[in-house]
Amino acid sequence: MSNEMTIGELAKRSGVATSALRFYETRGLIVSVRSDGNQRRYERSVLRRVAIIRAAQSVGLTLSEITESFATLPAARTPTEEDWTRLSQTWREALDERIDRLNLLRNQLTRCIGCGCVSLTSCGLINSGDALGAEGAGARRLAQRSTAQS
Amino acid sequence: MSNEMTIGELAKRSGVATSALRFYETRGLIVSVRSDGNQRRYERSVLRRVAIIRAAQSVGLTLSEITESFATLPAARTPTEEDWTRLSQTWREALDERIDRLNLLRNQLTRCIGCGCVSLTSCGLINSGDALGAEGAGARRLAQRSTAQS
DNA sequence: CTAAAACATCAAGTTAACTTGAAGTCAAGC
DNA sequence: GCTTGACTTCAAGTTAACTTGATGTTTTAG
Repeated sequence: MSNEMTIGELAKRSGVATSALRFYETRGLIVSVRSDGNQRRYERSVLRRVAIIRAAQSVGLTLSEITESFATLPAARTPTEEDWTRLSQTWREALDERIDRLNLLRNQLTRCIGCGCVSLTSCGLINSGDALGAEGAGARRLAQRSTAQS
Repeated sequence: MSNEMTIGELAKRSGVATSALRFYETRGLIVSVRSDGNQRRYERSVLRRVAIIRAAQSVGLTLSEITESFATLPAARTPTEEDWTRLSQTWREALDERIDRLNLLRNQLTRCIGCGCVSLTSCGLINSGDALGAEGAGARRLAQRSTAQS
């Protein structure tokens, strides 16, 4: 009945691979204490934390965004219900934005189908002018651009 | 007034970097003919194709998904308005699904805020049991999993 | 007490979607 | 005719989020 879990236990209970858990630790998303033999031991609260990380990821947040949000949690004490609730609220807003954006695109697409255009000069979807400029190398994230002209 | 564009022109008019255009070509997403001096020349229709690739990406489709869709287009002739419209229809459905999923998650999150729970045992968002199993290495895509138990 | 399972570290591999750089060729203007 | 600027190819780098593998230590069950 100890308050501590091994990484294997945490993996089993959270459904997240041990390799991912170690990775999260390197990113500062979760913490562990070490046993005499240098093995990781997790507090019960980490299970919730991992669950929340996955939930946030599933709604499209990146680990850095999650890290940022977590930074607003009290570092000293184990986050309370209220702390998590505040976080959820933030994410809900991000989620609303995402949904709005998708709806916009879907509606524009619908218009295109309706008019049978998919026309370069008049299609709002294709020509939505939300130019986002260059952002350096690397993988692109969802719904970042759509920058066709003319 | 030739029917052909250089890669620089296509880049300027589509807002897509030349490096990306060459990349799309290696992926078979667009095609080009070569000039005497081995430079790429694009048909006008490629501009639309690129615009559509970006539009599709902006609603969350990957290049492979786009490639797949494009495979349904007639290879022999330049796609007609109707061909593109059929494609848009397919994408609209994918988009609807995505929106539905986000709405579901948002609503569950709202429930969590309402009850102040974010509880591991009762939160639908965190415990949504849509286990998607392992899928090999590499980067993860949006909204793929959320697999916490207990 | 020992064998097997679980854990540890660290480097390197993986996928997606490109970008950057090097080294050389082509085209256009003066 | 020559200097730019645009283009070509090809290899290697980039970010995200992990996984895989090698090699070695701990724990635990019998």
